[in-house]
Parts: sequence; structure tokens; C-alpha cells
Amino acid sequence: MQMEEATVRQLVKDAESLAGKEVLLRGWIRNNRDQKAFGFIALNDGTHFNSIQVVYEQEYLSNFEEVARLGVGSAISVSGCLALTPEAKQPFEIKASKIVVEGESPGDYPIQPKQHSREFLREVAHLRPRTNLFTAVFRVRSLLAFAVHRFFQERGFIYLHTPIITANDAEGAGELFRVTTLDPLNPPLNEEEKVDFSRDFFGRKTNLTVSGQLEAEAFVLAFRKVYTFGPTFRAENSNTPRHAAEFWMIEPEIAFADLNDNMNLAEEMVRYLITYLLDNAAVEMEFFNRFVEKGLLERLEKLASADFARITYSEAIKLLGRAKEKFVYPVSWGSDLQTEHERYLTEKALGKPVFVTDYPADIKAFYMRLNDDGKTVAAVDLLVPGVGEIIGGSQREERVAVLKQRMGVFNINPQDLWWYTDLRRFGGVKHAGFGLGFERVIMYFTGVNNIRDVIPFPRTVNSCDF
RNA sequence: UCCUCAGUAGCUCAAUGGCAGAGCGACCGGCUGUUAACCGGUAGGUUGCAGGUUCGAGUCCUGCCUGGGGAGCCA
Repeated sequence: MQMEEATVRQLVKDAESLAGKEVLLRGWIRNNRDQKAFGFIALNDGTHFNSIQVVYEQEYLSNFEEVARLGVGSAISVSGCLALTPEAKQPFEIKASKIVVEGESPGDYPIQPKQHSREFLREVAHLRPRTNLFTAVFRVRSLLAFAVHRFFQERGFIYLHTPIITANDAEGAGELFRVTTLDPLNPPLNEEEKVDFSRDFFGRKTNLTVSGQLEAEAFVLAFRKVYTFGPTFRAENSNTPRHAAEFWMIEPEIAFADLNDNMNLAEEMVRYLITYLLDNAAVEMEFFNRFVEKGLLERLEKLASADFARITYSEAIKLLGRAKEKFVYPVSWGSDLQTEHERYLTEKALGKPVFVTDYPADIKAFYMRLNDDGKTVAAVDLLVPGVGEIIGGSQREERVAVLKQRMGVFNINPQDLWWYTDLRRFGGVKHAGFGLGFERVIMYFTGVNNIRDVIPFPRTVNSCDF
């Protein structure tokens, strides 16, 4: 008789009613402890953070010896009876009547039933999803991605796929990855003996996108509310726990909206995501709270209920000027906030997430709307304790004349972005948006403090393994 | 890119300039309810790489490589 296959997720949910029933499970061994005539296997079947204890006995298994020798990492199918064990560490276990070895794992399997360093696990990135930490991290990553879509879809946003390959060279958001089919050893040359990109695949210089914002602005003037959620590429030589060459960014854009609407959206979104996680990943969050960052849950619950702070850049400068803290970098109006300043603001002065708005125009991008004072732009950064900047956004400059003047200041030829200025000519309205670093949100919500540990196969400077 | 710390067994780490070790893992054996099981035994090393100082270098010096942390850039 073919037994119906069960999952650990189902068992956890319906343990009471399934007690005494025969079930079939398939999964991977996390730990195997054999004794003379019986043994215990911690089995993880991938459907739940928790592993299930399988009890096997010589008396009931024809292949007891084989099972007892199975190493960590081996794959098996288990048929057995679900037994409630209220007095034990685990609420229930499986008494095996049959175990089929699906795939053995020899003694050089690198993952042991103990704590490994994150650095070591990065070197075995193909196996690390079989550890508790990465099981939890990538479950949360998946849940958060879904929550992002749900948040926007519930509010009538259109999900927009902006191009991965672009010819936009104008935004200045960091170094670009060139996309080319030219032979690097023998490229075609023009009359000036320089590489002739007109003979490249697209007939021009192209690169991987550093942001979908400009394209999102085109769509927001048709759909009113749009968001992008996709990979982004920066060829920066950044060596920090917060930067990757390939990461995912969420970029909502809203029309008929100003900077305040923008912040309201950002705040509502961050809160929504936290609440979603606490409601849907309780086991994983409890794990992070215990083993990754003590007090994480308390911090997030507080975050979900308290308002974020909002201060202008000029207020922030005053606040920093009055601080007793000794800063390495001087605080002065006109220069960008240093990491130590941002940390002081969000961690010490205010002790919660803070929107800093209205930065000096000189240190922000050309597309940000010039304020009436002529000195600042309607920009906003969201700073959070521990991680720093997770959101950067602005109200966009919708006035053609001002936009062109600002392009001039930044040495951008308006012809190169003719379509972008066109958007202002034809029914342009005030609009705003922001970019949210998806990985930084995961870091912030899980306490995992290195971006390389929240990306399945991270790409960073000098590292593109797997 | 700059500053800083580190690199010793598969993993986590010890070793005053003087015999290269432990715990875990692996392998072999024991154990009637374990749960990072426990107990006994065995194997396992070009001390990141290349030079140098020294009677003698894992240890000191120089360069390089790799990794962590900090800074810049940013999400």
C-alpha cells in the first residue's frame, strides 16, 4: 500500500490529530546517534525550520546496520508512526518502521552538528543552506520577498520590470559593470584609435543597471503607483559587510506625491514587513533572537509600534554640533553625514529609525527636487540602528527648467536623458520614490550582520564563486 | 582604495625563539531513550605562499595572497 507522503510542516501543524498514524517523510540527516539496538536521527525535510526526531530500532528495521552508519547530510525516506512525546525536548517523533537510503553522505561532509564560523560556511555556500542559521535566513528572505509584493499589491501598486541592461550612464550612482560582446583583446577602434562602441552589440556603451528609478518614473506617470523589485549591480570596490556587487533593490515610485507621502509610505512598508515576519516566521525569528542577536524580538516589536523620527539635515547638523560625542570627522553644514554621525543620530540621540531630509543640493543627485530655499533638495535617507542607511529617496524634480539647470551643474547632457526630461513636458506632476536595499532589510530584521550571509551566493569584490 | 587584526589537523582553537597539541568531526569498538549524547581507541600537519635573520622560526623581519573588522562609496 502506498503511504501518503507527509511534510514536517504538516506534522508540526497537525501533530495531535496525526498521533498514532503512519507517515512517509523524505529529507536529510542533520544528526545521527546510534546505540546498540536503536538510534536517533534528526531529520530535516526542508519544509520547516525544525528537524524531526526519527527513532529507529534493530527490532523493526531490516537495514539497521546500514542506517546506524549513515552520516550527516545523507538523504533518506522514512516510514513510521507519529508518537507524541510531551515529556521530551521535542513535542513528537517518528518511530520508524522502514528507512530507505536515498543518497549517502560520506565522512568528509564538511558540515558537522555544531556551530561553524560564518566565514567557513561561505566557503561551502552550496551546503550552508542545510544549517540552522541559513535555513532560517533564506526562509525569511523568501517570506520577506513575498511580503514586499503583498504590501504593494494590496495598495494598488503596479509591479514593474525595469531593464537589467541599460545605456544610462548619467546618474552617477557608482561604478558600472560594462556589458559588451566586443573582444577585449581586439576591440574595433574608431578614427581616434579608441574603442568603437558603435560596433558593440547594442550600437552603444551599455552596462548593468544601478537603479530602475528613471524608468520607474516613466511608468509612475501612467500608473500613479509602481514598484520595482529586482537585481541591481554596482562595480564599487567596497569591502564592507554591507555592500555587494549584486543585490536586490525595491524601488517604489508614487505620483501626485511629495516627500512626506514618500516617508509615510516607507514607514508603513517597514512596519508591514516586520509585522509580517513576526506573524509568519515565529520559529525563525525566535532562533535569531536566541543565537544571533539577543533582544532582537524586543527591538522589532518596539519598532513596529513606535513612530520613526523625522528631522531635517540642518536639524541633524545642529544636534550633532551639540553632542558631547567626539567625532573623527568634523560636523559642518554642507558636507555629507559620516557613518559615525549617522550612527550617533539613530543609535544614541534618538534610539530609533530616523528619516533625515532636505540635504544640501550639492551632495545629492541631480533629479532631486530643489527646495524653495535654493540650497537644499527634497531628499530623504532612512537610518536604522545597527545597519545604517537602508533607504535613500527623494521627491523628484518635476520642473523642466530647474531639472535642466540641475543637469548642467552635474555636467549631464540633457540630450542623453531626453526621454527623462520629456516626462516633465507631457503631463509631468510632482512625484517621489525611494530605494530600499532588500538585503539590508533582511540584515536589520534578522540581526545577521554581514550581507554575504543573506544572499544565497554572494558576489563581492574579488569573489564570484559558485 | 586606505587603516587594522588574523591565517597552525576537516572545523574551532592552544603552543616564552627550543620535541606541533587539545576539543569536536572522521574511522574502529562499547553503551536499552539519546537530543551539539556519552565512554574507550586509531588515523590525520609543506604551521597561507616566497624570501630573510638565527645554532635553531608556528613564533622575529620583508613582500605577496586570503579572510575578518573599521573608513570611504552606497542600498
